Amino acid sequence: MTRSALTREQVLDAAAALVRRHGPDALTMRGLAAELGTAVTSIYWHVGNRESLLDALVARTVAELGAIRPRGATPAERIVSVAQALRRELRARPHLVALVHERGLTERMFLPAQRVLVREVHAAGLRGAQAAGVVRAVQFHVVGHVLVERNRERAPAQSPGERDLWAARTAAESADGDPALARALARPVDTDRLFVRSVRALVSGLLDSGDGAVRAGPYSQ
Amino acid sequence: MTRSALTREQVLDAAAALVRRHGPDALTMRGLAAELGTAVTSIYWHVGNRESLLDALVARTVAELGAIRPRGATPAERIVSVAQALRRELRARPHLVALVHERGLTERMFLPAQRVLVREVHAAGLRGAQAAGVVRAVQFHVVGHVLVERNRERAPAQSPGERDLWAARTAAESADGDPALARALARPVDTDRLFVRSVRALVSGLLDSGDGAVRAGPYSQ
DNA sequence: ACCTGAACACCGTTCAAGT
DNA sequence: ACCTGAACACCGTTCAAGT
Repeated sequence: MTRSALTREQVLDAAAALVRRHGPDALTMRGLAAELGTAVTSIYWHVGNRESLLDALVARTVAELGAIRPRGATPAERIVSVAQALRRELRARPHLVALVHERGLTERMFLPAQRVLVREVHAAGLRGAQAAGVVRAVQFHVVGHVLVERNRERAPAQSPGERDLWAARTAAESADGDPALARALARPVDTDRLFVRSVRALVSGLLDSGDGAVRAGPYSQ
Repeated sequence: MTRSALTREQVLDAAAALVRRHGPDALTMRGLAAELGTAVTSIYWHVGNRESLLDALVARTVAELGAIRPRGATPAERIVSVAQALRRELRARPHLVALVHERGLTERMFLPAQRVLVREVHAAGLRGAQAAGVVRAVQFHVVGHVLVERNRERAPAQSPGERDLWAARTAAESADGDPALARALARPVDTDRLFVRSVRALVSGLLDSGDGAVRAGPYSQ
């Protein structure tokens, strides 16, 4: 199947396919060479080394995160819809996004969405540094949520996990005399619902007062 | 310096010291053996293999995350203070916490704080499933924020980064005719301030309406 | 300009053998 | 019960040599 000269694109394609299917650990230079039917050293000629190969894959993934269109009637709704769209995109490429995370470029990947958010925050009547603060708060919240979700999905069976902890006999005390709460915390998290709820609460809190409605106490910086 | 029989604790201590100083990658079985003045294979007898060694270190770290005392006058303030304390603890052990993250146990580490939060949410007048939702939203937000921060700290010089993007000549258009916003987004993020602000906004949004004040539009699940 | 095999310096892990 | 050296099967990378 080695019809002509090997190209950099072919190397990247094969590497991306390997990562997509079996994760980054499955990407070994020797395995990749075998897949391509060439000597290991040919790959080095085309992509330098393993690190820059991964760099290239990450760059591709960041570029793929494309246009995001807001939906909804009010600015708040539209901001929430942007957050949801971004979460969906990130979750559609688990392994490659994990690579992006590892290299600390998740934030970079979010940059195009910032522009969209700016427009909506303006529409909500905020401007300047205050508007920038809202954009960043939303950005951190969405990226953070996605990171937490990945974290949970990767987590093995946890002992004791929330389930055991809140279902235990001592749960009544822990739950501060609120069995319904203990039951709720013993159930697995519905991350879809939680995401929508918390984004709505955050956006609402940010747009209502600009600075958050909790009074600054003696411990506020 | 090899005075008596090697113990499991000694192995764990040496491994933890290595990770603390130079990160998890610096922890090789051969290097650890050299540090301890024993044969590589002795380590295997005591801790099984590298994976379970890391498991043990992670378990230690999770256990170390100790008691968190809320401070402040109102429940909202006290919830914010818990969030700040947790963030501080996590950021004090970057390498070990990174290991905890990699193994997907960040959430597990947060469990003790859940109990504290429950009490405060109760004090704020919420109960049952609604209170549980607030606890989880705060938890996700804090953990997410810390993950994003780690992500940013690991990130190399980004090109184009926020700086370049928003300081560019085209920023006027991107910023939707708001140069003050463009300047604000070109500045580096003050994560301390951002954290306090967003936690306050989130808590305020959650406690005010329980469900977030943004009206459910046609796209809400 | 592109590809190659051989070699180097690492890994984690296993095993049979010691005391 | 605890420790050992030798060996195995992997790595990523370099280098001198080919065409």
